[in-house]
Amino acid sequence: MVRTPTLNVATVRRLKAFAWATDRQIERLLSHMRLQYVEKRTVLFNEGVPSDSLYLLVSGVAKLSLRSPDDERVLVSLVAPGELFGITSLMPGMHRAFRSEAFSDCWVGAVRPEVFVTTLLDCPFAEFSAMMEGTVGRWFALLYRYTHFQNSSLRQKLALALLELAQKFGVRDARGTLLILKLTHEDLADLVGASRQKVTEHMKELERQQVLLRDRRRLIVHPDRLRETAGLPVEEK
Amino acid sequence: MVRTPTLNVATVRRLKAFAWATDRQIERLLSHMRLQYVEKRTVLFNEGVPSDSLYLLVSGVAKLSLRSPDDERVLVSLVAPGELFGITSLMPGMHRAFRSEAFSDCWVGAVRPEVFVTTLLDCPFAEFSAMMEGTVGRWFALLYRYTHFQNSSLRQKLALALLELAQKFGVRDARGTLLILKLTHEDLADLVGASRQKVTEHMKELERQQVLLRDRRRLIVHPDRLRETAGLPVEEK
DNA sequence: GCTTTTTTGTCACCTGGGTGACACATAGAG
DNA sequence: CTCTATGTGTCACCCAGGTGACAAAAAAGC
Repeated sequence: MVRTPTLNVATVRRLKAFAWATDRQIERLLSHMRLQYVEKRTVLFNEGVPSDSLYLLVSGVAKLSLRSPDDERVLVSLVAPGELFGITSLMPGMHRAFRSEAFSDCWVGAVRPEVFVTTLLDCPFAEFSAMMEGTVGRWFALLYRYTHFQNSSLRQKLALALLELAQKFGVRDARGTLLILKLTHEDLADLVGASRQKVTEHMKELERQQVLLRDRRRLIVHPDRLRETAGLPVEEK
Repeated sequence: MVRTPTLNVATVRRLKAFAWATDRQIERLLSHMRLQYVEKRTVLFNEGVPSDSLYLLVSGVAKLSLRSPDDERVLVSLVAPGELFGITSLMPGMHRAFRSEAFSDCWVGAVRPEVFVTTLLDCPFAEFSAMMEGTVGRWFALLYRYTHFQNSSLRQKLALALLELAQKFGVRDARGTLLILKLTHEDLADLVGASRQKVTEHMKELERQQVLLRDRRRLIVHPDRLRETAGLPVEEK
């Protein structure tokens, strides 16, 4: 038998995510929060699904994870009581980046992100959300790359890094996506945390496999094939 | 001779970070922005210093990097024109997590974060900032850990992961910081992306070196010694 | 308590990627 | 157009950490 925890203004105030909020803000937030009990090992959301709720972990421990190319699970983070998670919901149109499941039995509160923002900040959700995307979105892309580095081979890391570069610096071209940057193998090595020599070897190999080609010192990559060699789900998002 | 680029409402509007803003907001923002020319290889800010400006990369390529334990530079990210960077300035009291330097000659615009937020969102900076910390702060800690994983040995990764856990789940104890979680070596292995066996070996070793000890299935860690074995600057922040 | 399952500890062996060393190619600088 | 510096390609060799296998120890059921 499990007792429903009490969530009142005083208890919430002690969580550092809300220390600065007013009583009426917290009250309003609580009245919109759906509290649920989640049994150990239960999946709360999966990576890839639309991101429409923000969660507060009331008690227990939650777990964020990710499926790596070789189909292993990467444990990205453990969530402590009092923390907010499922934060992709604060950015427009984002999908979940990680799977979340209960690491131990948990009590979890769910709110709609619009309610969360408008209650605590009184500014339109759309604007806040766009702002988040423009500022923090970059960090997120980084976190995405780094978490995916875990358990990846150098070849896969390179593909992942080049994909990110293609998104940032790529322009369409008859032969693929042209990166408008002059990058040395040493730069790439620093980016993926490898030695220059091995990067040279793998780049050569990728070139032979037609995943990319070089025009002088500029790279032209083929994003679809990069995804493939990176071991990403084909055309996610 | 370098020509100063023109930054008007129309050009800024095309950057996706500002697509949604009104003309008067952009105008106001521009009037508060200091534009500067940064020559290739020049350092804009270093990791660890107080974070008091937000930057817009107008042209060129900027680079974010990090010094790893073995004193190598980790290239965390390349910043493309139109992107905002130096985003730690949006969270209260944060220090810069990365060094930023010009990867090529750049034009960079700097604004005070307060101006940025109040102009675009009209809500008090302090509240926005606290909100960021409560939501996105977690991601940031993760990014910190993952970037520091780069070029680290398994032992160092373990220390880093345990440090993060100590911050989240630790309680002071006569013998050190007690982690109120039951973690198996397998969990730790998933967290640092290593094999269970090697984690066992290193944990044993850390125990012998008095960096941590075990009471039943609970860990008691010594954060200072963990920082040391993780190769972090002693008591940063 | 006793049994079953889950963790931990420790091997021996293999492999991806680091290291150093050099020759060759390319690109700026003058 | 030549010289010098910087980037690329390829070795041979070494080591941290992965893998599989199995015994000992703890926990969890019953």
